[in-house]
Amino acid sequence: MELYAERGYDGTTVAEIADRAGVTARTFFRHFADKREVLFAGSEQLEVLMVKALSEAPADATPMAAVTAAVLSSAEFFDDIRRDYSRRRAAVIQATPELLERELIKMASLTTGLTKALRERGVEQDVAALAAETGVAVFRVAFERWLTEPDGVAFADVIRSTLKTLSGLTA
Amino acid sequence: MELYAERGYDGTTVAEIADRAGVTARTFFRHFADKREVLFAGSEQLEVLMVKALSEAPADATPMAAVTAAVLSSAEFFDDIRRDYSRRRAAVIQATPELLERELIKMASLTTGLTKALRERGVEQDVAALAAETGVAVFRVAFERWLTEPDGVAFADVIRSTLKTLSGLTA
DNA sequence: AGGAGTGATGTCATCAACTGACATCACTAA
DNA sequence: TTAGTGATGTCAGTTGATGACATCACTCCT
Repeated sequence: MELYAERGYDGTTVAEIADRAGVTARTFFRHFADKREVLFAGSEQLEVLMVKALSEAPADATPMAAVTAAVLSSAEFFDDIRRDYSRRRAAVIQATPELLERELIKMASLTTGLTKALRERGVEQDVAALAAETGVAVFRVAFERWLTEPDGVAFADVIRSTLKTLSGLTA
Repeated sequence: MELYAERGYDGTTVAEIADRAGVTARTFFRHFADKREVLFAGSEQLEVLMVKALSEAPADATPMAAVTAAVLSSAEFFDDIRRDYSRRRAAVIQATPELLERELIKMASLTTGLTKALRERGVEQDVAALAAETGVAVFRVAFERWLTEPDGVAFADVIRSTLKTLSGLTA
């Protein structure tokens, strides 16, 4: 990420990244599927965490309530230290279409994961898909806003505020 | 798309595509930014159409009503003939992560476009972003369902049905 | 008619992302 | 000690992508 921030994604070669890490380019590709993936290590963990939270929501919770639990659980992942890193990472990603694409597919994977977990709770396909999409939308909007907030503001609070905005929308 | 369907995206070289089209690879890259883009020509037109519909919605329409108008306007784009093509295209895209990424960024671009158009109507940022995300989610879910419907079912009807599902969700 | 643009294409050279095959080396378990 | 295992290096090759330059058709102006 240092290199991407310094010289830009396009201006950085895999050989340079590998050098900085003290390995060869071939080894880089053994750890990361491609040049983009290096910025997304750990994103599976977030998905696992959120899917787990959704599955463990009370059986009688509505689809949106279960999704809400999942989104709120993501707050465990992001504290003030993470946020600094997240901010720099977000800047790099926003500046590079190819990285933005990768970020989007991670979010899509999250959506799929949440949808499946909802279906396993007996929720009908279209409802599950929409609830999941809505949940991920809330996550994204909240996350983006959280990055602009001053230190000390908890991610969970931003999520709750965003959820309130959402319910105002469709009311 | 023929080649992607026959041999898969990875199994197809740009040289082969160019050959089939009777040009050189260099010329291919003058028409399309990269190997993926060839499947997404025309997606800007859809965005232009939907953004226009949103901007032209009555000034006193709520954000969601304006977004609804935009989503419904997309139905002009897709008739029964288009659907056949869309189905084959969707199959290729679903089978190829790299193409899926590109599809997602097109949807993101659409979201951004709708968000901006909402902001120009005086809608506040977070509300605009959520309404746009929701609208695109509806579009996606409806589109996917439409592809599975028998001939003769109008896309607009599927959209309306999906919108109904959505309003039931947050109720 | 006869240039002078202009735009689309071809040709060539080059870079950089990836991948497969094989060798090496450290470390572990029998 | 030895066989096995996993991580890494080396090397060669394919393919996506881009810049520089030449060519050719077509339009516009005189």
